[in-house]
Amino acid sequence: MARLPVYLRALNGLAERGIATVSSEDLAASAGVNSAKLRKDLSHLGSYGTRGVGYDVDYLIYQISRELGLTQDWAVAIVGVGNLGRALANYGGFASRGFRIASLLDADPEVVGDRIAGLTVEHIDKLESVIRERDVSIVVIATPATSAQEVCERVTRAGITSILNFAPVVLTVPDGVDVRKVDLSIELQILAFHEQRKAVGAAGGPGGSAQVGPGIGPGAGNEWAEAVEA
Amino acid sequence: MARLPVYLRALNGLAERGIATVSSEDLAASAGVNSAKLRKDLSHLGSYGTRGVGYDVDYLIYQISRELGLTQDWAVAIVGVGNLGRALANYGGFASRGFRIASLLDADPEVVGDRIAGLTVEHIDKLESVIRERDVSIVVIATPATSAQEVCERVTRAGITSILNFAPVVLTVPDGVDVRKVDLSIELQILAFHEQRKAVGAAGGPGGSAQVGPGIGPGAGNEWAEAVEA
DNA sequence: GTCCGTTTGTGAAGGATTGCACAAAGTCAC
DNA sequence: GTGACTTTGTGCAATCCTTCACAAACGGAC
Repeated sequence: MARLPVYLRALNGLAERGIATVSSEDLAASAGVNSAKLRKDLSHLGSYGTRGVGYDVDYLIYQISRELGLTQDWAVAIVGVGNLGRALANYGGFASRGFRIASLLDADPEVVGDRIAGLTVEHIDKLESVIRERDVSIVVIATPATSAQEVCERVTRAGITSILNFAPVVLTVPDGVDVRKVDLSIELQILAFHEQRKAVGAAGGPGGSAQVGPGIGPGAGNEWAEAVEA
Repeated sequence: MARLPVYLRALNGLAERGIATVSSEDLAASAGVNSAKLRKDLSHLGSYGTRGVGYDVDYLIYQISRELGLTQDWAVAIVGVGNLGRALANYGGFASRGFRIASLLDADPEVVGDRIAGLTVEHIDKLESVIRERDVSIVVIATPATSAQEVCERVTRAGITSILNFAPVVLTVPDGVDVRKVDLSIELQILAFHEQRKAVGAAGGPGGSAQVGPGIGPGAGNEWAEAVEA
């Protein structure tokens, strides 16, 4: 389920505040979902709750982490050390979830050799050897659009089957390779869409400033979160 | 519809290559969706296609842009000029879609006064006056988690009803305020989940390296894209 | 041990989304 | 103008997801 990471963050927040057990109702509120949905999601992992009491926070964190594969160490390589690559390299939330940045790579000789987040930027020529020798299993592409497909082909040939793509292109990959894309402008576009709706609704509509249109989402708090430390 | 921005990007790609008309089949392939779904989505905006021919690329771009409210100019303020704030400020894809960055704000005196992407970083004290005087309608929060809620409250009091949140917290907002959150680590967690599944599948499962589990998504290309220029 | 309040886990209903399949509508060649 | 071919727009069935509602299970008080 794509909601497990959201639950995991909510749980981590509770754990930091020293809360030992939590009911589905409270956890659902923290995560911004319906409590029945949360219970059904969690029941797919097994029966880790205690009726009459709730869920043990630490135990549930462990179980979800295990389900998501976060109990093991994942070596990640970031290709493209522009502004975004730097932001990702400095992001503290990766290491705490088992993601270890094994390498930063770039094609620009101006950037190669820079030290960022404790790592020295390496030349893209070393891409294949880095993947092989450091057991990299996930590659983050933060290059310009023009280079993304080429990088993609090189890493898939090197055996990578998981790619996180920030470049504004649709990557073509062989079967069995999993690509996820992150777009920063699409979120803004969706906000603009709602903002426009509020405007026309206020002008002639029936209700005034409604939250969001039906079918779009349950309103504020229905989407992922977590970010790069500024 | 949350898929319109995806179609829009696919269309822009076609327009750049000089393609004047496109069939639902081809456009659906570019966007990574089913062609019937695409036609149904587009039919909700009106009948802009020509049977036997397809859709006029430029006209469809205009219609979708209008529907999304991208034909007007949106003034955006970015609060928090760390690595991510900088990456967003330098992102070229905003301006081309009608998003104009009206201000960069930060609390750190070290950063205030820096020139980034043609703008001078302003002090957070000016938040309210900037919103008022420059007609800002969307605020991007790229601050550390600890400051996000405070910034959120200030901007909502200043009349903002659309917030894009990159900080790793769930923001509490009044009714009528629309918040979207972007998480960079959740995408990695989902990749790790699939990667782990492939591993256990190869060990004892029936199929080998299946694309993704059922119910998660149709595979590569099912999620947003577009990014910060590296 | 028994009773009572609380909370989980899940069957069932309801609603939304998806994809097939096809009629209606258009272009193009001649 | 006519016929063949292409493509849109949409009714319909199937599927997925969500939410309600409630029985089973647990802890705690006495």
